[in-house]
Amino acid sequence: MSVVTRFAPSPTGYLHIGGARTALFNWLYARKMGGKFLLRIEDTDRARSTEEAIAAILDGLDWLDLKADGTITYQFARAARHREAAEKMIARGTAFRCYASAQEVEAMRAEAHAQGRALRSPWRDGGKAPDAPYVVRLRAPDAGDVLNADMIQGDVRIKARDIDDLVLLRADGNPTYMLSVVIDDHDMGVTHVIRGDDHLTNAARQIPIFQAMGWIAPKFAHVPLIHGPDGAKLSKRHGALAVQAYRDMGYLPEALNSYLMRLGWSPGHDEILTKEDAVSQFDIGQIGKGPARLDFKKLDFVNAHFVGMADDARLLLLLREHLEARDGARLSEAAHVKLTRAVPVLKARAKTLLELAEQVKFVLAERPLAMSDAAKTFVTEDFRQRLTRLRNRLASETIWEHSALGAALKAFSTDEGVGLGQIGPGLRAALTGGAPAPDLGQALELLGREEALGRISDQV
RNA sequence: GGGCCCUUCGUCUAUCGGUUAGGACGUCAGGUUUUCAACCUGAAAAGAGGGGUUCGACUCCCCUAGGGCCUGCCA
Repeated sequence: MSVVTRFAPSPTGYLHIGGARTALFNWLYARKMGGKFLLRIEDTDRARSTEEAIAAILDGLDWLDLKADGTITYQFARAARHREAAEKMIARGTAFRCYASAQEVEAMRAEAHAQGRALRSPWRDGGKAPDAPYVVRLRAPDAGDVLNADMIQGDVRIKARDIDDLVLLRADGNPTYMLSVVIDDHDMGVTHVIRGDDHLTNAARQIPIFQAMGWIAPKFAHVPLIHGPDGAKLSKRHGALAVQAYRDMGYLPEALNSYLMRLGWSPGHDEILTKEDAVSQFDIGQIGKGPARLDFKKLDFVNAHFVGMADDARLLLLLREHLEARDGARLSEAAHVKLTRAVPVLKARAKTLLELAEQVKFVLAERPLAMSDAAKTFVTEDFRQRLTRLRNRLASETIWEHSALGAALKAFSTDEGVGLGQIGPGLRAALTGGAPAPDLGQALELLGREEALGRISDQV
């Protein structure tokens, strides 16, 4: 039997980071098993579902390169099928029409609550149908228990008496979530339901629906949720929720994927994995049972790794897009040329695209550069003297070609017996105007010989 | 109220009855780079608490505490 997984977000908000991880695990498992990964938009809540949310979810998945197989299923469009299934259950005697009024239901619920048991409708065994509105309810199993052999959480048994006669079809004839999910998962051929931990107890409600239809329930895997750095459930106050927010913070999609998959899952020893690495090593059973906290420091570390590995042309494009969006203006040809030269040199030292944009400032800055006040504090008389000597050495063809600063600095310090460490920060300030900058050697390289000497001369 | 789930360094985790409880991020200290980052080395840092079972428990069972989910004609 071929594996089919699915990601089924409801389009009431954006694709948030927890959803992204769930989608990732579904994707990984499908790829690992040589199966399919499907996407279903659960838009049955007409009031809260929006087109923008759907677009945002698709955009997020696209950015993370979690491509779904087949076509997207929109749940609302399948309502007729869901109604038909409910009728079938009534015919099978596994569901029934419940004519209890809202007040009656409320009273029954209160009583069940007080007795610590699940709600059971008095209509579950039939009765003379009044001419009144009704809902269709599942006739919950009478005895025994429902077992969910969860691939992550282990065996979860819930006694039948704790499962209520849940509503399948509302009074207006529309299907509920519980019904829709089951019918859709079955019809889509889903074999493995990998979803958030918040649905764990729902599995015990859905399994009886599969049984009521005479179907075999899929396997379930309930992934623990992601918590904020403070351990509390992720919410707006933690800031970054939508995956797009991570893109805006300068994280690379492959880095976010890598970080997210290692959050709550460990294949043993590898700390940084590409999606392809992960596919071969993935094992749902290895996913931890407890919720994991978001750790931006580690995300930064992982991202730095991927930025360093990233293709120059791609980084350049991303950087350019970022700068143009930030400044609201097209980058000049000259600036583009400078960036082309800077990216390969600077990418090794940037944790995020935002940092890269920061570090590239001095490369793009208008010339001549102004010295910041902080930088000026380095320009002492002693410093000037040293700079003068340094400039003279740098002017020497041989030393310059040999690389960088290293040789020149060495000669300088040997002669003078003075550590360059003392003028390092000042020199950097002189070269870059005090802007966040790369190291000395790289600054010289990026500036080019003429300008570098010029910059130094300015301070002497 | 009822049901269910979770709990190893600050954080992510390894361990599937016998280990000096390992790794990674972060932190701190050295080293290297005569700058910064990176990198290298080292250090501090953990089994929520209490009972069992066992020759032996982080690992199995029970209780407690803490956290969470469900209990909707939301998804």
